[in-house]
Amino acid sequence: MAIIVDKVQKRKDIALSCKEIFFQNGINDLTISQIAKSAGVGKGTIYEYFKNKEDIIFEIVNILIKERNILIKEKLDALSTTKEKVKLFSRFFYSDEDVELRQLYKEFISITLLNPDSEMLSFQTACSSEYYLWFESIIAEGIARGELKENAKEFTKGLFSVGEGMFIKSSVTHIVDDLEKELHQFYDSMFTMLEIQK
Amino acid sequence: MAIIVDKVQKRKDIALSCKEIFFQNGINDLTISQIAKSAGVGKGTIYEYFKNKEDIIFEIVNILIKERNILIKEKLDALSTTKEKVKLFSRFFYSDEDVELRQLYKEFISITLLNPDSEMLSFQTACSSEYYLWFESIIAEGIARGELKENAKEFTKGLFSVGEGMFIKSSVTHIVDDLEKELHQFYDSMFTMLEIQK
Amino acid sequence: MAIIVDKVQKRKDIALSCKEIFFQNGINDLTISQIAKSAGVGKGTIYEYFKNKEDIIFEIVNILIKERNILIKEKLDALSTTKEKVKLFSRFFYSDEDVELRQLYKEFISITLLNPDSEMLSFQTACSSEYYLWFESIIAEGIARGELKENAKEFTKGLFSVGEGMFIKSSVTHIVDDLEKELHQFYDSMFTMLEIQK
Amino acid sequence: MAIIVDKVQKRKDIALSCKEIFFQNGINDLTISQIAKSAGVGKGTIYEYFKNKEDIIFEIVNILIKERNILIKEKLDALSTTKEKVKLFSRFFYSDEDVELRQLYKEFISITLLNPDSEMLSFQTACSSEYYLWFESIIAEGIARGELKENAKEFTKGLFSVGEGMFIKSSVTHIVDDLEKELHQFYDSMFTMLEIQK
DNA sequence: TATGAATGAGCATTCATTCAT
DNA sequence: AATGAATGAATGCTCATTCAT
Repeated sequence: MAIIVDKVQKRKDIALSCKEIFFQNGINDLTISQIAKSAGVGKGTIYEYFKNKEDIIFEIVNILIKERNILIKEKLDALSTTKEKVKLFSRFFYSDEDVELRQLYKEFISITLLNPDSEMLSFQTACSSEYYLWFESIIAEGIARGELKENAKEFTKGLFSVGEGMFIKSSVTHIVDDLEKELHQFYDSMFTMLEIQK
Repeated sequence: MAIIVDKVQKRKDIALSCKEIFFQNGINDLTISQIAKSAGVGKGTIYEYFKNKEDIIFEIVNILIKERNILIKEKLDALSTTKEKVKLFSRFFYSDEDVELRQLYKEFISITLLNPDSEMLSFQTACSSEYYLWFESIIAEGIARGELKENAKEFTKGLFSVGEGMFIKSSVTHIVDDLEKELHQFYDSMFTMLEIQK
Repeated sequence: MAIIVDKVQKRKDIALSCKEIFFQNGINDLTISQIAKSAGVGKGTIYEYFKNKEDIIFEIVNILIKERNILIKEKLDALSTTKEKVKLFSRFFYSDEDVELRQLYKEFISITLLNPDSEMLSFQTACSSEYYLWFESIIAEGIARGELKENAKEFTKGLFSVGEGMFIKSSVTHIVDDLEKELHQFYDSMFTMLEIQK
Repeated sequence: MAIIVDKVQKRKDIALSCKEIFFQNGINDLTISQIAKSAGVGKGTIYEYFKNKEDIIFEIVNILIKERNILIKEKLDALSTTKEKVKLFSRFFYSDEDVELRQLYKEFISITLLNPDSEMLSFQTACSSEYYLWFESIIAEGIARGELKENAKEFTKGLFSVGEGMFIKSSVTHIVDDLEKELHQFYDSMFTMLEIQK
């Protein structure tokens, strides 16, 4: 009988094999030829495992995000206050360790803003939703634990979005110079108002 | 001297002549040939007045923004409360009347995220700064008039950025469904905390 | 021996299994993958029974032609005059019931014109010869029965080819508008000259 | 001012420059790169003068046909009888001097049978119509001059198409072995019946 | 000052066929 | 006998910018 291949695993193998050039060249300059070469397979083989170029990118990003999510989860568990947890979320936008993934995120946003096709939107929604649900539960938990006032819930989406907003502004203008400082300052001020003083 | 004035005027003429196709086709599908044709000049002539394609786009966007700013200023003056003024700013992200300019804004962000060259950043900074300074003074004035608490100042950049963040999220994911509602809700909650109750 | 019979039968089974997609997609868009899928076998298995893709098409067309020939033969026997019999042959080029086979015929001609390799020519010759021999005997019989003049024999190949010629012209130009009418008119005029008046 | 180029002439120049490779490689294997190279211009320049690859082919074929038509017209004028004139038309299908154009004609038919898009049909119609009108007037003239019987008119389309039909049959099968002989024989038999005996 | 002819790099994708198992 | 994973060649078209006139 024929060779049986773990399609799922091979997808990952191919995707991971080009992680480096993906980071180096960015999404737009990544060619199928490069991917095939770095994966050590023929170009045709790529299309046995991926529907198209976009599909490969989705797979890579998916893997990277999942890797990162595990780390985040560990770190979140290690933190005790809601403020620290919220701040941890915003670290992605400025920390040195996320510089590569952040660059991809920019390209992703860029592509989606230009071509908001449904697959792209769905993929981005899937990625973001997981984050947002975590974020929501952190705020809810903060209230439940008597750490935050009841109305903190009303600020959930705003607290979640403000990082994104400042990130974009800092990426496309000089208005936000020191993103890290600005974010900390904002969250500090917010939590001063939202935390129940003991 | 007269010649210089003509140059400035002709820049505007050329830029304005293609405003329509600019809105219709978007930035990426706007070709120099189209611009030349709609302006009634040769392709070479375009390069007598503009350094490159980007330069033309800057000119068009500049004109459009200035047009819009005049309108905004009028509307701001007609409003009495700080909350209303702040909300007016965020209207850009969802109002029907700004749909075309908003589309361009998306494309602009998209381009800048990919190619954050200094000219692009400077231009975007120039555009945003003016807005931000207005925004800053509105908050400051709100405090001065005893409408807002002193610490409202600490939220200026956050209040300014949250619209951007939700806008991006609503553009690239399905997480923010009803942008208008979400924004109003956030600002209402914020101002409940920031306004001095009488 | 039994195995050989199985091979022949399996060829037919595979060929017939994709008759539908063959009609739907045409020759060029029919892929080996589709054939294998619709036949419920692996791609490699196809090559156990067929030399190559062309071979599969030959098999399908062969089956379809044989099916059609039986029908034609029945209809021919039911007709009494030579003119009617000749006209029946040309029905293929315009009748609604042959629309699918006609489409394949076009594709077949198209392929053969581009790649007149010997196998293709032989196959087409085999298909056409049977028809032509019928046609020839019909004319001969018409003469023998005193229905047609002796010299009618000289027009055999012409009468046989004119349908093909008009069909091609109607397929690649707008010159022949109403193929059915033109053919009838031509045959009527011809038979007026060839029939022995009583 | 700018350089003024005779666009019409340059189209012809480019088209003619690749006449040779056109004959050698056939339509399908003719690449834009080859055309550009043989014309001594950049690939982009090709698209200043032609809408697409098909457009180039149309131009080449157009030129070749016009060249040939002039020759045909001269030869027609030199012939005295209608039979000779009609036979001259069919020479295209077998004569040695038309071997290259005939090859193109095959490819053209092949392409059009597969993709009968309107532009292709229109082009082919334009080419064929001119021929057909000539053919029609030759028959009409033959009748007017008392050379042919009145009813010869009814055979015009048939006489025109039979050459095409036999040509296709000889191209895709072995049924018509000696196309030249068969055609002559058919036309001889036809004219025996259509000519007014003196 | 105005023109417009010329340029050329760059890239995803399909699918018949093979052959190791 | 049956399979299905792997392969890789091959190509049209766009458009910002330049520069000779």
